[in-house]
Amino acid sequence: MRSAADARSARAPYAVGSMPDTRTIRPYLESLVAEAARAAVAAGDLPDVAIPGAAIERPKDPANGDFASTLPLRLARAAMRPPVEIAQAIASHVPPDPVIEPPVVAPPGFINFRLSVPFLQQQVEHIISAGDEYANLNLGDGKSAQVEFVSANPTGPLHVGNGRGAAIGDALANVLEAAGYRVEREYYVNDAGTQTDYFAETLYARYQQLFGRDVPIPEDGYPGSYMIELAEEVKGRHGDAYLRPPGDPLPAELSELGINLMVERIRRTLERFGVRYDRWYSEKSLYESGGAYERAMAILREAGMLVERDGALWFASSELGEDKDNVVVRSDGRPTYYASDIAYHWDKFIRRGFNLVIDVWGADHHGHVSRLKTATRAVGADPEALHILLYQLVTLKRGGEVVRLSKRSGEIITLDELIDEVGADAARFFFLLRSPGAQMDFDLDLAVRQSSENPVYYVQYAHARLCSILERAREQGLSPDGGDVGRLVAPHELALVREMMRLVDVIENVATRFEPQHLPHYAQDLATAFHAFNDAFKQQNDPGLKVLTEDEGLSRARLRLVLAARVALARVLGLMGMTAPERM
RNA sequence: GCCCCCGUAGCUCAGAGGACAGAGCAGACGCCUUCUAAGCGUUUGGCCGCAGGUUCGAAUCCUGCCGGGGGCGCCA
Repeated sequence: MRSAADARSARAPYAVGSMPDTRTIRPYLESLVAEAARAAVAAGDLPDVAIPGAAIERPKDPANGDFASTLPLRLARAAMRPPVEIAQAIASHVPPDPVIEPPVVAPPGFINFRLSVPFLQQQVEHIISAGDEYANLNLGDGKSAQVEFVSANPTGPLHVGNGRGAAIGDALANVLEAAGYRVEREYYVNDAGTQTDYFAETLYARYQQLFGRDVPIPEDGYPGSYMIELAEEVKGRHGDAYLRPPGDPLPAELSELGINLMVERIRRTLERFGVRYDRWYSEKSLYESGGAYERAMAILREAGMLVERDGALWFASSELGEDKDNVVVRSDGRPTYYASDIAYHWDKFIRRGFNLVIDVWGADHHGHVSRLKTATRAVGADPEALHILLYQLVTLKRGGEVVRLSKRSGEIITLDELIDEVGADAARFFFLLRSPGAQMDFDLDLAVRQSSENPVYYVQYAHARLCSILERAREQGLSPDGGDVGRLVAPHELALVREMMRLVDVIENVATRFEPQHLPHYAQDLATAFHAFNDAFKQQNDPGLKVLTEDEGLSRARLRLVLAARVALARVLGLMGMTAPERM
């Protein structure tokens, strides 16, 4: 049935059926402006020029409204008219709309929009009804995404730097899920290769030492004391079952057992950190008969990209623009980790068909980025779908001094020790706070300080206070149910609504630019908006001006706002992988 | 030599080609008989490393330099 609604949809698709909401307000305004521009052209108020995207931005200064279009500035040259005139022409063709107040033209050529109070009030209901799914978007459109992160060699415990990768990777996975992707979290277990051999040899040496043999640990081995613990664990469980005559090579099963024990420790650490993987992918499994390694190498061989030189097999990557070729099979016949990675990414893209793959790596691996992208292309995948997110080093500080080694063990500080000392929530927050590309100092003293200096508590405290208001209302027999959001008109109330709406922008930004640092910054802004709202009543020194007032209707309305704020704050805490405490 | 990241307030750092460059902390001054003061308000503080370029418009993009960090293996 063709109707007026269809005619309207041609003008503003988001107006069909219902009002726009927090998620759709931006595209709604875009179409509003674009249509007004076309109307201005039709009316002869503007020269007939191509109308690019309406470019809806958020002004930095709230005095300029909630949204602004810079379209007039962009049209100025083609239209050969001053931007302000263009802005006026377009603004005059924006029809009255319940969602916004009449647009305001500001020099040098902005069209500023302020959301109407009824629209803002309605977002409180929108957020409450969306609940845990508030600010979910459909950017991913059901496409699959894989986030592979940490993937530290299982030859030792996770250290603090791995924690940064864990916080970044997990938050990114959470946000991609919120943005409408089907997300898999994966840990790539390097259970094959040279380092694994050194690890096994060290374990065997430690194991033999427990039986009184005077065996040195290998030169390239792992001197850490955890290797002794691991050997003790093996001895405790299996006695001398892995002992061989002196001088004999170590039993192959010991290597596998040791790796498994180490992976199990890593898994427990990450679980403490709040990270759960969908899959632990074994590097060794790439080399099964007919597996990814054979398949990927066959593709390269058929393409003539494998050449033999100096007894080794090389991937002719220089023909694809790399500065040099790279070895994939050593002269002793063992594949390099580069070969593993080629096979692994063939598996990600071709066999498993992920639409988007994100590898989170420490910055010390950056030299490998270009090579891997080239190889990915060579095995038939789209390198544009591969995003390698590099994060820089973490320096621990205590009292302004750099902390290099653990007091407890005299070794590298582990992620477990960090969690023991500051807790998983604080660690995750601080890891996310800095952009991945920036080297960061992690201040151990600050992270545990329960004061205004510590942003972790600031944000969680806001959530606890929201809960405590709702709890107090419950005690008074007051429920948010039936509250009329139309009663919310005070500046601090509407400012809080505006801040809650911004979560949509944050999720879109993080999901498209892979910049998780926006989450903790936004969390702080939202907490500030709530604290300002909450304390505004105190400032006015009027006992009637509280969330819970003598006016029951107003109290209920404010309780709905509090409920919505709790939803939004819990959501952003959840995206960061943090808990949302109900009291502190 | 080549490659990557960083350089923004005293400190730690945000900043999506747009309006007067922001936050937290530190400094100064205020606010608790009140739903958590782990809070709020006011305020001081800037050659956005330097020099060019692109653009109507640059902290943001490009080029070159300077400074800090990291990488450049038949290790991962």
